Amino acid sequence: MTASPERRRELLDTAAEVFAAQGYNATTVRRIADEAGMLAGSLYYHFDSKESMLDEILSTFLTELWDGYDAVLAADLGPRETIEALVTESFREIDRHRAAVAIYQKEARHLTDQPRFHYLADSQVRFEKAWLGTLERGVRSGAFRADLDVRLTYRFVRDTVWVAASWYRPGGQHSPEEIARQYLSMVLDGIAVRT
Amino acid sequence: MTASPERRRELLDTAAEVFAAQGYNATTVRRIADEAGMLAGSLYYHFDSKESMLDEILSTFLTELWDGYDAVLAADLGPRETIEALVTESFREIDRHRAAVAIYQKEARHLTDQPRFHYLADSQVRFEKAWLGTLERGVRSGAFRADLDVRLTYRFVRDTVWVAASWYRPGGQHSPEEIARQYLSMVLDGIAVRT
DNA sequence: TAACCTACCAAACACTTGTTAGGGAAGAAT
DNA sequence: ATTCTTCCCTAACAAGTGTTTGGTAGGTTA
Repeated sequence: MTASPERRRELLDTAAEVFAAQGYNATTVRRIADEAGMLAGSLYYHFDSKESMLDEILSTFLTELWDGYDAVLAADLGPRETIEALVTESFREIDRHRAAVAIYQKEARHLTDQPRFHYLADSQVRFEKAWLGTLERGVRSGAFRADLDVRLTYRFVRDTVWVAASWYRPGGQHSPEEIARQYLSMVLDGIAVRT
Repeated sequence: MTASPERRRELLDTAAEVFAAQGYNATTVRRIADEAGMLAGSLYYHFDSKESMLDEILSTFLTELWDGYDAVLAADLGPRETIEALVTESFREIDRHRAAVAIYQKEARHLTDQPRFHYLADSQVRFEKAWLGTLERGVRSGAFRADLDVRLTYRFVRDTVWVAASWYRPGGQHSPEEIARQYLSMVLDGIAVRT
């Protein structure tokens, strides 16, 4: 009745991989077990439901994410430097938790209805507070343009960062830091040549 | 055995709405029928499978999308003007086919395996050719920065545009054209104040 | 009036789904 | 040597899935 934490982590990793590739609902518990080299029922020695696997995948990811974000926010940097740090940290998280991020993006919206996953909505609120607040601070300080809809800018920056999880593959030719640098350069300065 | 085209379109619209909200696999055929005010079996008078509904939703969307894109590309504008026109056209498509776009984004990746949906992969290739080609043309002509990874830029621009479908709601306070203008301003010139 | 067509319902089908219960093999602990 | 613990298997269950078949109310046509 007691399962080893390492085995749990292993199984969660393969589960996350399949969830990310096929979608949560499209993934059968038999497929996960197959990928892990065991039978469907055996998974229930380690977890008490398919949903709790998803829960554990998402919650551990969000926990680690907020560890990083809180560290950045606690540093009390200027608006532009905060955005830079948040973006860089985000790409590092994508590098570490690619599957979890992909799952989060695909499933978060319709999971927030369920009470069990209400922490997803909480996280989203904190998320908006951090990013939107920093952007507004930047507009006031003159670091960011004032002629743009800040809310639109927020969604723009947020989405551009996290969608990268859909194509990013760890071990590719660009490191997370390199991608972050290029993304920041595009978001901050634009892709057009200055005239 | 013969169904009216208007009724088909009506049912496809409600189906698309549910698919977009819950995900294709998580959506039961009974839920769609319920939303349409009829019983599950009755859907099979109009369509021969759940999959063919998805197929028809996606293919009609892509057809209309490429009608718009081809018109833009045929105009033979400069690189920057082409990007501007493509982005604007994209937001108009999101306005018209919000549900279809959302479905496309969530399900396209793992649908391309099935032969039936192979046209999704074809479309993606054409898509990349149009956008990436325009960006490269812009770099050569000096309109776009040469110090950025063009491929990364492509994914950046592509994603930033289409992810908007996940939060965009028709009839909101911003028209598609207004959103396109702000997005283009951000992508082209950046959100930072020029020093 | 009779035949027909459209658009749906009622009821079931075969199958897949997540999940459970009991058991057993292999090693560790006593 | 025996008990215990860990980890998995076998085999099944109940619920839900997409789909089919036969029927029928109501309007249209002949």
